[in-house]
Amino acid sequence: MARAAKTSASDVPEKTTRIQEINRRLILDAALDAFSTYGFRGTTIDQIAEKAGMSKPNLLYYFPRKQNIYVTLLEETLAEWLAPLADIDPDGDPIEQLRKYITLKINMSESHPEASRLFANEVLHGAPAISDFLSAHLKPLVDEKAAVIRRWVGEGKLAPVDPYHLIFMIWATTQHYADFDVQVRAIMGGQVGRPGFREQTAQAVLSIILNGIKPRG
Amino acid sequence: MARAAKTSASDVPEKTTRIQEINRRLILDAALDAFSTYGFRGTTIDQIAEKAGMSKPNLLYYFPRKQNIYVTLLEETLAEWLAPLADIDPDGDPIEQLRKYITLKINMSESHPEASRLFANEVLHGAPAISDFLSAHLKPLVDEKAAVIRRWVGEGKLAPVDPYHLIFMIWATTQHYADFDVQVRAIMGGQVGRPGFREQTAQAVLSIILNGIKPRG
DNA sequence: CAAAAACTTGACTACTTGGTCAAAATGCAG
DNA sequence: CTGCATTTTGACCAAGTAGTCAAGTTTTTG
Repeated sequence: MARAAKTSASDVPEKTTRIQEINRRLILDAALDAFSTYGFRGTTIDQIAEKAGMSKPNLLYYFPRKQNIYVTLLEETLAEWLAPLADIDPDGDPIEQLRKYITLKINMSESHPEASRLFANEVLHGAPAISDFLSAHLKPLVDEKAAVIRRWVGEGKLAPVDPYHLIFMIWATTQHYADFDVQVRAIMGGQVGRPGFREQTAQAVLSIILNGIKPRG
Repeated sequence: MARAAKTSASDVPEKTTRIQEINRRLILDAALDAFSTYGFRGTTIDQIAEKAGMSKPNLLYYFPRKQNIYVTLLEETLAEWLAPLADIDPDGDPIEQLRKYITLKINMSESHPEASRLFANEVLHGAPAISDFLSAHLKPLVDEKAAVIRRWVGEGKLAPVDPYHLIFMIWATTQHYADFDVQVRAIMGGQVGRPGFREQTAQAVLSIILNGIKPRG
């Protein structure tokens, strides 16, 4: 039953039964689909319940409030979403580390576009549900990695570049392919689905950004 | 100004009175604010009416459907939004043209963030109201400019780069500052509002992208 | 200035939707 | 198998919201 943190909803009660585990998963999967497509307001509980294959009251038995599902999803998603940034190795080769990071992000954008859209939608609307998280977790992590990049610049391993704007650029560019998928498809047509498209994208993005930050003679 | 496409709702009847002009403007301004913040579903007609300083039935006298306001707004916004792309001069200096384009987009992102968010939200949710427009107007324009960029590459004036991905990167990066404003603020704090922030942003973005696509010896 | 046209609104309807509740069905420990 | 705990749901309610309507007010026009 809902452990009712005041803002959060990620409640892992003392005991979690087998049925609970299964149904929570069903609900969250269905909800991710719906929320990422229609947004919070645009999604109805009935919709989620139907997709999850259960009645609305039953769904509400697991998540007493619509908001609970939403917040749980966001929290569950965010950790995974940020992991690649945390994995940047301060002692690695700068260009190699950033290449790895960008590649990972592009792959995630293709394999979990719903997660990207869920997050984009939330931030676009002012991040009402996760602004605390942004200050508490995202900022420190970004500050830490920005410091690493700044050091790399200082050591002459990268061209002089503002680390924050570099990180924003990487986020913006990679997530664009998930968040603006419809637009990308409208413009590039059938190419998008084709095998190799992701590689082509990665190649283009890496080429511009990495060349843009390579130390210049 | 929207010239009454058939699917569209922007109906400019033969005669437009002074009062009509004023009130339509009031409504559209109020609606842009609301829609860009809360999305289509999250915005109520009452909200818009209140912001516009009139009763709901009165608002509905000018726009019989909520959807009409929304579509009119999108159409009105899109032309303006795309203008800078159309202005890229095929005969100009490539780097100079792209510098101008990027700078313009960053300025727009700061001066009209609501427009950017309105559009982002629409596309994020699958562009139900404007997918026709994307195919009919956006694609041809992008194709045209992509051809120009491809020619520049062929002439050795730019490093080999996929023109479509370059355009996407410019869009993604510049609009990021409007669409993800909350996140940018959560990370960069007070700097964001400060005078000179836009210049700093422009400088960082231009530096990476332009260096990334300069022809390499 | 009088009539017509344009504009404005209070009150209302029909419908959607988040959430409740009490009772039934099912699962499970002893 | 029995009885308690967990799970499930049909029926319902209250709030919110898009859109209507008929009756009033203001503006325009001849």
